[in-house]
Amino acid sequence: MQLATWNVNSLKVRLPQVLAWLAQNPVDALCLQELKLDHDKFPLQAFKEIGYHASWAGQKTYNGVAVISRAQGLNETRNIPGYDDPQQRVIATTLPFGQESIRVISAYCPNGQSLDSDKYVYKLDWFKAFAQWLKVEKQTHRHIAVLGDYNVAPKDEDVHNPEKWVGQVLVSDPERAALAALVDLGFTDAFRLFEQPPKSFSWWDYRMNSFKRNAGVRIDHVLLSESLVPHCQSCIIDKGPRGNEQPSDHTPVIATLSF
DNA sequence: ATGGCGCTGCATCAGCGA
Repeated sequence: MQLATWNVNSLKVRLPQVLAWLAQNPVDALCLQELKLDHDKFPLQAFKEIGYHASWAGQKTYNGVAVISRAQGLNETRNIPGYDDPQQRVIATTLPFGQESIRVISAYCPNGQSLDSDKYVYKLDWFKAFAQWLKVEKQTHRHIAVLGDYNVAPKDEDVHNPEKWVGQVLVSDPERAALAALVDLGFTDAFRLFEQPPKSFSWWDYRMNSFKRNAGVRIDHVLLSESLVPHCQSCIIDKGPRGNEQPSDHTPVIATLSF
């Protein structure tokens, strides 16, 4: 089974690229973030035509998440239950995993803007609520994969130029602690299960030729419950789509699991 | 130190992203 995540920065603009990518990479589930689409504008038909189902949570202009899947999902959950938030940042669905099932969650964690911003306070608060909910999810689901844009680079090795990022969002100690708190619930960063090329990133700024210079950060992650770790065969970043014409600023991360 | 790029919308610029 293959699971992938991709922040597409507008599904309306990126739909042809997503469809083309799925044709080349027929993964079992693709988690999308930043749809930037009103819920009713989701292009379900386009995915149906290529043999996929979808669960999504959309809103006008900002945010929005989806799980595109080969199988029909069950027990869909939108956003963090009990956490009152108009921003659509979470969609969860349960998919078949061999004879068992797997809870697949697509998450778009807040950016935070800057360390002195209200949005930074919201980011840390959101992570706390997300962790509380994941703790509950872990009690009801054995296999859980949480894929998405976490907007946190876990370590300095995940940042092209750590010195320049000091004091900025994505790398601050409280953000890294918030991500670590999720991991400590019993998850593993699938990417780091394997030897990886140095300077592996999943996001590059549109400006300053960042992609050409590989001046990126690794903020898109696949977290696997410990039950899934022995099943994980690989986890790779597909840099291809970042080189497309009119690309998203993020590129897909793909994990392969065996039953 | 600033802006740079791209997307959105009661738009012709501002808010936001990371």
